Amino acid sequence: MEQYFSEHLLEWYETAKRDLPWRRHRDPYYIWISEIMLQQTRVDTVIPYFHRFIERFPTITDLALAPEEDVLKCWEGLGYYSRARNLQAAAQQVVELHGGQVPSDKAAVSALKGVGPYTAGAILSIAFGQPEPAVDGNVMRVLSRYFLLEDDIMKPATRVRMETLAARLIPEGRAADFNQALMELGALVCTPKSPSCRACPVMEHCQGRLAGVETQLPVKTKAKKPRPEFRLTALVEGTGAEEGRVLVRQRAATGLLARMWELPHVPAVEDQPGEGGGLPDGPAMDRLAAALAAEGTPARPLGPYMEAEHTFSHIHWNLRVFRFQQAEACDASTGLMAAEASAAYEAAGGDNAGGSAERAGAGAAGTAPQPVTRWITREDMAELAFPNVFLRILNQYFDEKEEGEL
DNA sequence: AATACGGGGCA
DNA sequence: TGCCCAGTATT
Repeated sequence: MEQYFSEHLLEWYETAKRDLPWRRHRDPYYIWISEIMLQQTRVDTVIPYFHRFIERFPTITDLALAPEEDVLKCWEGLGYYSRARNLQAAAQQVVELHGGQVPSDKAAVSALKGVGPYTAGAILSIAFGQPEPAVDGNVMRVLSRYFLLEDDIMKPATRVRMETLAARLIPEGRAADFNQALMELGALVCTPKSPSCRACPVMEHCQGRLAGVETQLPVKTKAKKPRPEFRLTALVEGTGAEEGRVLVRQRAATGLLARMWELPHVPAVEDQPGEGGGLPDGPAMDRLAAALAAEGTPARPLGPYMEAEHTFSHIHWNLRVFRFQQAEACDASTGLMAAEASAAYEAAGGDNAGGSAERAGAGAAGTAPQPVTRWITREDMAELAFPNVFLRILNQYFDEKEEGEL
């Protein structure tokens, strides 16, 4: 039954395999880049990023020497941005330790940043033909159905067991094709919702199918729902020297969306997770104005602009966006000087969660650290990496501004 | 073992 | 609109 599986799967792969950019060469660098991009990400999404990435960073050395912001910009919109940071750190490892060549040694490959058990197996087998298993979600789904395995695939121990099984199934000298065939079957035929069993090369001996339980496999504990977060967001239009520009800030070096750029935003409410974003516009804008002043950019509220939502795996953001106009040091709407507004905001328990400082502020001791900020035009967006939600807001704003709708 | 970490596709 | 998908690092 096992030999049948491997032979028929390989035969099917010969004719069914997709023509993918990283399958056109055997370049270990291309295989590596593609495998990192494919973590948690669909093939169709990855393809344009892959082309852009290898055009911008043709060799490992190019990647190692590039400014980090360039790498992040190239990854913009792809998500899980630590992958990009780890990838560049790993490229530097490869240059320093392995002369710029992807190592073919298992321990060395596994030691690269961002390379875990799956990616190590994929690189070793696909790029170097070594008989290592490469067990991802597709593979676990296929194996759990074919062998009717009811272990919870969310448990790490299950992946280890699947690796043992997958390793045994690799035909002599065929690791590269076999591992890709396994994943290709999961992606094209043995799909999560309604598998195309009639098109499956190994249907005859599929234990899950024979038992009529294929759609109930693999067994998998459900993920928790993302917790909602309500945030007030400021779209501050520059005046005077900054006329025609919008204020953006850079996020902290670690954590969510590390080092990416965003519009300033603060929690709508503190310590009331169930309360939602029900704060009336007036108080909401006052709160935002105080936060902006505290960050060194006093501004006058113009009114509500739009709402936006963004879902991460663990957080659901509800953003209420307000327009502001850059003010002088004395905030006309509150009558407070910037420093007083700042103090008032701090006293009220304000924070700039996620936007905290990358460098200490230039102010006197006791001043809260200031985030790095910039006044940008639409053209400046080409060099700064933004999460999708802010890309949407900024593009809509600049579009409407251009059309004279604002 | 549990949690942090994006974004897209589908019914 | 709501649910599904799922590798690596960190703790």
